Order: sequence, then C-alpha cells, then structure tokens
Amino acid sequence: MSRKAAQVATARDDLLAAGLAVFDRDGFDGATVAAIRTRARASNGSFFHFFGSKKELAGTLFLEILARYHAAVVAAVDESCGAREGVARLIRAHLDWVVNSRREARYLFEISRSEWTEGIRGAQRAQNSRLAEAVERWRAPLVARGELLPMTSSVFFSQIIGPAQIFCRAWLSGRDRADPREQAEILIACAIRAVVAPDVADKAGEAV
Amino acid sequence: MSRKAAQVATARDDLLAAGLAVFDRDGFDGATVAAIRTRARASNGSFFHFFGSKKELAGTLFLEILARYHAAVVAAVDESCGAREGVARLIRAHLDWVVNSRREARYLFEISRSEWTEGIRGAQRAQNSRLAEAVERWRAPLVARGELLPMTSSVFFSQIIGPAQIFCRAWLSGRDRADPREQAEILIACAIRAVVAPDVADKAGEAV
DNA sequence: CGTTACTCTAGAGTGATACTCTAGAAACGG
DNA sequence: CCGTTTCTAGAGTATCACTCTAGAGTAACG
Repeated sequence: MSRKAAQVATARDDLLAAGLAVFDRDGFDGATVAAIRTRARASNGSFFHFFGSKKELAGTLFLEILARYHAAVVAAVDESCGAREGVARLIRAHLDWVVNSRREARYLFEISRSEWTEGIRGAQRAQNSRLAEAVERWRAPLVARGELLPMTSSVFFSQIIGPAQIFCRAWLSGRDRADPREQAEILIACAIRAVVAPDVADKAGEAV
Repeated sequence: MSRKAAQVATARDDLLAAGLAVFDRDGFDGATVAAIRTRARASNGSFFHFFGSKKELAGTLFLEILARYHAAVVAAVDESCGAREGVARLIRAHLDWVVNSRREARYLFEISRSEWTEGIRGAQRAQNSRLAEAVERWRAPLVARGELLPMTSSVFFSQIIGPAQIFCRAWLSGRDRADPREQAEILIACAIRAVVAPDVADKAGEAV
C-alpha cells in the first residue's frame, strides 16, 4: 500500500495544487474543472473520485491553507517575548506571510467564500480556536502582569490583524500596488498604543 | 421621454434590486440570471439589454451600494466635532450601517469579488478618494492642531475601520452570531489610543 | 496462480445555465 | 404618419459542472 498511498497522495495533492494555481489565475468562477484536471494531468473520473465537487476541492484547499497561515502566526510569538515585542512580531508575521505567500493569501482572503466554507465551518472554528489558544498562552500572562491592557482575545486579534488586513486586501486585490510591509512600523506603533499598557515611568521591576 | 425614462429606471432598478436579493440568498454562483429575471419580472432580452452580463449587473450594484455606504460614513463627521468624538462617530457609523443594511453590507464585504470589480476599478477609486477627501476635511485641522497623531489618510482609515471590520465580517458570514455593535465601546477606546494625541494634562485651551 | 474486493482512472453522456440572435413592440421626434 | 431608437420577447447555442458505466491496478488470502 505504501507506493500506492504515495501515488494517491500525489494525485490528490496535484489536484489541490493545480486548483490553487488556477483559482489564483482565473478566480473561482473563471476556473474550470477541466483546467484544473489538465494542469494536474488527472482524468475527470479522478477529479470527482477525490472531490465530490469543485466547491469541495475549494473547501479542502481552504482548510489546508488556513493551517499554514496559522502556523506562521503562531510561530511568531513565544512565552519569552514581551508585550511590545510580541505585538510587533504578530503584525510582521501577518504581513510577511501575506506578501511571501501571495497566492495562498489571495486565496484565503480574496477568493474563498463563506458560502462554500459552510460544510467546513466546524473545522474552521476548531482551527481558529487552536490559534487563539496558542496566542493566549503568550498573551494571558502579560495581561495578568498589567503589561497588556485587558480585552477579549477576539478584540485583541482585531487590533493586531484588522488594520494590517486593510492594506493586505488592497494589495492582494490589485487595488493598491504598494507593498503592505511598508506600513509595518506605523501599524505596530498604533497597535502598541491600542493594546499595550502605557509605561508607568518606573522600570523598577525590570531593573532588579 | 419622461414617463418612459421612469419606466426604464424601474425596469433597470428592479433588476438591480432583484439581483441584490438573489445574491444575498444564493451567493454569486448560486444566483441564476433566470432567478433574477423572474423576480424582477423582466424578460431575458431585457436583462441583457441593460446589463451585458451577470457580472456587469454585479459591478453596477457594487458601485451603487458603495456610494450608499460612503454616504453613511461621510455623514458621521462634520467640522465641528473633536478628535475623540469624530473617531467614535466614524466607528459607530460603520457598525450601524453594517447592521442596519445587512444585505448591502453582505454584498459589499462578502459577496463582491475583486475579479469582477476590475472593469469598474476606476470608478471605485474615484469614490474612495471622494470619501477620503471628505474625511480629510474633518481630520486635517485636528492633525494640524495636534489633537490627532500624524499619519496618512489610509493608515487612519485602517485604524478606524480595520478592527471593526473583523467583527463585521464574522457576523456577516454567519461565523459569529454576536451583534458587532456590542464591541463598539472597546473598539472606540482602542482606536482613540491608536490615533488621538494623549492629553497634555492642560485643558487650558478649552477652559477659555 | 486464482479469486475477490477495493481503489482509482477513463471518458462519453446529461442537464443546467449564461449568453446570443432575430424579430417585433413601444415610445418619441419630426 | 414615418423613421429612429429603445426596450421586450423568447427560441437557440455553447460551455461546463457533474454523473455513469466500465475497466485497470493492487493487495490479501488460499
């Protein structure tokens, strides 16, 4: 089964990769199953053997790419980094991933539609909460120590990702040509003001 | 021409309204031209007389709704309101519009796609800059007076709209059931820290 | 080797649907 | 009342997602 399993995996993965490429080039409506099949050198039968429909392939692709994005964000912070440092890293991780994985980001944020993510809603939520949990492991202690202002996890995310996302979407859609990373410093500065507790003018604690 | 113009307008507008309704119910792919035609009681010929394609109707609808959204936001601030007041009003205007015009908001932010907005890119940009200009008339003096921190217009927008939009999208897509307006206060507080200059501890100017 | 069971490949066929085309009705201008 | 333009009508067409049937490849077991 080993060699066969490997072949199956490549056939399936070829289809997924081809799907990403074609969706990126032609959009979801523009992309035809035929184009994806051809690019992956798979027959019609194979396509519908692995995926029940074009939407199902799209949904699978969505979850796979979401996982990669989450991995990139989670890797940005560890328990050793402070409030400002962590905020800066999260924002940079988001901007870097979007720019360096343009295709994937375009798929996640521009092409994918909530309507055909519905069958996958559960898995999506599960992934989201795993991400939230991971970030909370870094954030909660800082809130407890008063270095980060108290707010819910989702509000915190909205402050970190939201503004950056405006620039990312404009860039991904082609509406704006400028690299969103050009805004990194100012976005970080704003986010820090929004969520980090102001210095109390005593660095006493750190000086020990 | 007067009566005819009125009829033409209703035939065309009926199609646009029907399009919005059907897109909201079935999504873009799910919506058939036949369904839109039927709902608007228009023949196939009429449909393709007014709009060259389904996408063209979608694009026209996009611009129309974008204009309504912009109008709602612009109406929020006038030259008489201060920094904090203005920031709060902009955020509330956004949240209110999204919740009160759920269909339209869903269309703008969830259903519409950059791919078929391309033929309209120019008009979209023009509308965006008219909005930016209007908000700048309120913001620029406050920046000059040092009440708002200096940043580009687009960064300012990203701070106001970005975080709110995270909640709005989650709500519009059905991923989250909670009314985004519940977050209004905390979002405003964060935005104020992000973009409003801190009090210099003298309310002298105001006390005169 | 033979048999059975299962997964995957193959591609012809089908139904739905976006869009085209041709013809005529309705409104308006002179 | 005629000519022109705008709009309506619906039959026709091409494309595309998806179905169906048949069979090839592989493994497990005797």
